[in-house]
Amino acid sequence: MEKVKQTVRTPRSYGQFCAFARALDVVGERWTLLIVRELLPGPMRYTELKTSLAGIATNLLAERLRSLEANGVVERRLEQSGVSYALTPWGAELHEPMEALGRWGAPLLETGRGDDAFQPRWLALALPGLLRGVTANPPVELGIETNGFALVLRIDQDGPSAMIRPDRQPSTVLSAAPEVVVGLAAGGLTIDQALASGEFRGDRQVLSTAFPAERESAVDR
Amino acid sequence: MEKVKQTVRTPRSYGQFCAFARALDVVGERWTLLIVRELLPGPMRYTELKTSLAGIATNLLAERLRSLEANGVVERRLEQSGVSYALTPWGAELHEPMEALGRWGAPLLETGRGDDAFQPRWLALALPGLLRGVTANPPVELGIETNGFALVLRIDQDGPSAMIRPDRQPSTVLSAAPEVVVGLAAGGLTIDQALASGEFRGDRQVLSTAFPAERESAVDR
DNA sequence: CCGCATCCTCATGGATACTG
DNA sequence: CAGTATCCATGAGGATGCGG
Repeated sequence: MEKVKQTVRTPRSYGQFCAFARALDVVGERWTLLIVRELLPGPMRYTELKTSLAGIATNLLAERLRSLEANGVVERRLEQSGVSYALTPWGAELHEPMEALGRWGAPLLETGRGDDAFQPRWLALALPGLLRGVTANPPVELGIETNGFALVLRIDQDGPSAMIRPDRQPSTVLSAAPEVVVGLAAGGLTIDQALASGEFRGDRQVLSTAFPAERESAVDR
Repeated sequence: MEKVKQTVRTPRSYGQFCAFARALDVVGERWTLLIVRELLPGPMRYTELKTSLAGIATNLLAERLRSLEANGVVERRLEQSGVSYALTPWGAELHEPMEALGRWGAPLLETGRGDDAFQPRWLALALPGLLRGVTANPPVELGIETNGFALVLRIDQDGPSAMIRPDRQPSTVLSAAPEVVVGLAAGGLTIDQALASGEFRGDRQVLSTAFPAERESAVDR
């Protein structure tokens, strides 16, 4: 029999006339914002999402994507190579609140990595968030390489931003373990400590420009 | 038998080495951020929270408060008048990401209020969020009165902020229905339309200063 | 393989009653 | 007033199936 369960589940609403509560109605369910975080650097395939978000059930991923699409946050694209999911312009604007929440959560990284999963892709949200307030003129570009994955951190007079799959590789590349990269950005390590640890290599001069110690700290808790 | 169910439920963690994911581990569960929103303007009693968050189950409220306290977001205070809950300094810093998410969700208010609940207290988060970017020099103070509840919106050169239970009432008070107040702030209504509707009274001159039409719109979707 | 849909089990949320 | 205790409904997690 051709029964097609459309599964148009209507998510539980808070029923409040409040922009914040209505935002949570759209993106407040479990896994939803993590899917958006994955898509922030660029479109992804279903299976890429599934493997990057270790632990999400396949039916949940499908349902969240459907819900996000229905609400105009995510766009489902049929390309020659297959299906890909991308953020709509409105969905991409989640970047700001998410970066802010990541900054708020930075102290929670102090307990270390433990057995937690890590995807270098997540740095695209975390690094600009943690370095908010840092500016550079002339602009600085620094390659970051972790777990065999490369992204470029750019700092100009408007602040930091991250790019994945850049046109050209910057001349200076920092190669280090996730804890070191994140610790650096969060201020848990100074450039000198990191250099002394021998855990990464890079051009000290450029790094010192990019990561000044005297920025206002959002993580001094 | 004296069995005391401590109910130290350890909430499901995403298990990711990512500040954003860890933040969601702390405040990502259902109702949690709405509790924080309630506490942003100031401490509240258990029953106040319960009635303001219409629809939350009492056991859930108790459990969320316990979890927030255990994570250092909320502080439980025993005062002479009873128990009150307040945000810790770290918890209060959620103000920024929450305001940003509220701004993102502003377009969702366009569908109108419908049967949704409304608490004037929520304006303390919404109004500064929606008016982000508006400055005034010299500072402007405007009373807002809705549903028999008053707060003061202050705009100075640093931007807008809201106060509840202010020391003194400003000379100009805007008294209107929730939809009108929110619509005004979101840019859905102009001062002229609002005045023409006869739904509120106020000093047009001051209002025009406080709500300039030519600000950058975050709600043009 | 990729992109899901179904099924099953158990954890979490929601409603209500009750208690110090 | 400030919660606990209980019970039922719903959503999450995991395995598997299945058409393209």
